Amino acid sequence: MDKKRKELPHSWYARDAVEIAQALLGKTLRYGDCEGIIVETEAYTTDAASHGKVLTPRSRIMHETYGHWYVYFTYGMHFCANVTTNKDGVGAVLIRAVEPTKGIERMEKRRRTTELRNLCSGPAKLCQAFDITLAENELPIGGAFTIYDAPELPADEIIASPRIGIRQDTELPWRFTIKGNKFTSR
DNA sequence: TACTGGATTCACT
DNA sequence: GTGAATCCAGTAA
Repeated sequence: MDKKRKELPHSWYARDAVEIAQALLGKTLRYGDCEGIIVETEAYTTDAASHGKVLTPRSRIMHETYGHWYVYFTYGMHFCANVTTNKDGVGAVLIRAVEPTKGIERMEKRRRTTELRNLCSGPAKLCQAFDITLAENELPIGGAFTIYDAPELPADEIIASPRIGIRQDTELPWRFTIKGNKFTSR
């Protein structure tokens, strides 16, 4: 275990979701014994696709916090993990895919596959692999469920693309991936 | 109270 | 490429 690595401070998440979504690429996600490098993110603010568009009990955390986990249940069977952002505003970044680095055996059991590329290459897949559930919703980022700092990636290593198939009435959220990485979704 | 649709995944064709 | 699985949050009435 590298004792020099540092958790991202709470204040780090106070910025805009789009900024955070890019900056999270290459950082290390840890939950319990499992770790992985974040390779794909998606920024949500007040756009049409975002839960943050309307203030509801569920989306309250997007409005009132930054540097917290926002975990929600969707499609009747899947969980998705977000970090809340924006000190003065609404924002969250969905962690869509990670490259597994530790706890791979556990992930393989939970995902029922040994195909490394298929363990965490999607928002619901990584929640299943890491065993992230609603129990983690609204927890502050840190401790056993945290993100470790890493050098910022150069801009030419990042691919930015608008989400596909979204309603076109308001600003688009943005998806960010690491160029050439094999562990992203799709 | 009832209904609708969804930030997905996977099996099947 | 297509559709089923599955159930909760949000909304309408």
